[in-house]
Amino acid sequence: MPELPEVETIRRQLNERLCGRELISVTLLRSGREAPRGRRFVAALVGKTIQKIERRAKLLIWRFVDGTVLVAHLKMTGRFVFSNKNYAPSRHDRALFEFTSGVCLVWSDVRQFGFMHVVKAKALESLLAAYGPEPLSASNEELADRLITPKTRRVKVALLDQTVIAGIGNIYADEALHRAGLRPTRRLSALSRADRGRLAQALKQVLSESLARHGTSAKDYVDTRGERGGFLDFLRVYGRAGAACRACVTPIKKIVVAQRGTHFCPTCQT
DNA sequence: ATATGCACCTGTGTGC
DNA sequence: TGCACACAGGTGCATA
Repeated sequence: MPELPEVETIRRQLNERLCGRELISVTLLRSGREAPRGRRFVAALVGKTIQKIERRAKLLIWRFVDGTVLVAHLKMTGRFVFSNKNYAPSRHDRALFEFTSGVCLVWSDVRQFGFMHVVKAKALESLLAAYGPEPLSASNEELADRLITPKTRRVKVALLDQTVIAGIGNIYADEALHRAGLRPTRRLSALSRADRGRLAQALKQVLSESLARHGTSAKDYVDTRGERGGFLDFLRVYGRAGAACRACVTPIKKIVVAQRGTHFCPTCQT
């Protein structure tokens, strides 16, 4: 579910509450396809102290003081929500993490696509190696230059490819393309230098505006306090099929690109 | 090398 | 009301 602004919101909140806290216990509740494997997972973590939580693309990287690294991906429906010691687990919870000072964190995941893995330095390195630049750190030029090849690729497909630029998902791909005035089906070869520049700029803007509002809750997403993100009301195309474009009143159209629902304004985007 | 399509899961909303 | 089907913030792999 979460894309860069949502994952970054969660990272900040985890970091704030978990830094310097020792993990006292881990309770595994449900085993999905990539569930942490039982006792080894628990033994690798219990008694360790959190140093910091980082984010790369949509991955959350938990670094412990002793060098242990835990990597998490929430995929479509994963959540990290703080609770208290009396919390009664519910159906879709996958693990409970109890820290010092009574801080408890619930990992839940309705569709069970997500994962949490303890990884060695080498494995982490290769996991991170393929990702493209972070859009909020990279320059416009660097981002624009990623959107040149392969020439026949549709621009939306390129935006969703994490090796091209990291952290963009279905919502922000559509939103950035609307802001840049580009149809999602345009081939990269049909983008001018100016088009790519506008798109890079649009990406940075939409991601940072959403981050400032703690992300978008289109459906399930909540932050670690269980609160929804506030950016939904500011979306211009995503989830607005049939509604009037906020810029020109043309009804927003929905098509399928790369098996993903894709929203655009037939007038503003060419 | 790139594109397509499906698979992984569960829940919800729509239309007949 | 019931049922079948499409669709959902993501990605990885098998096949074309």
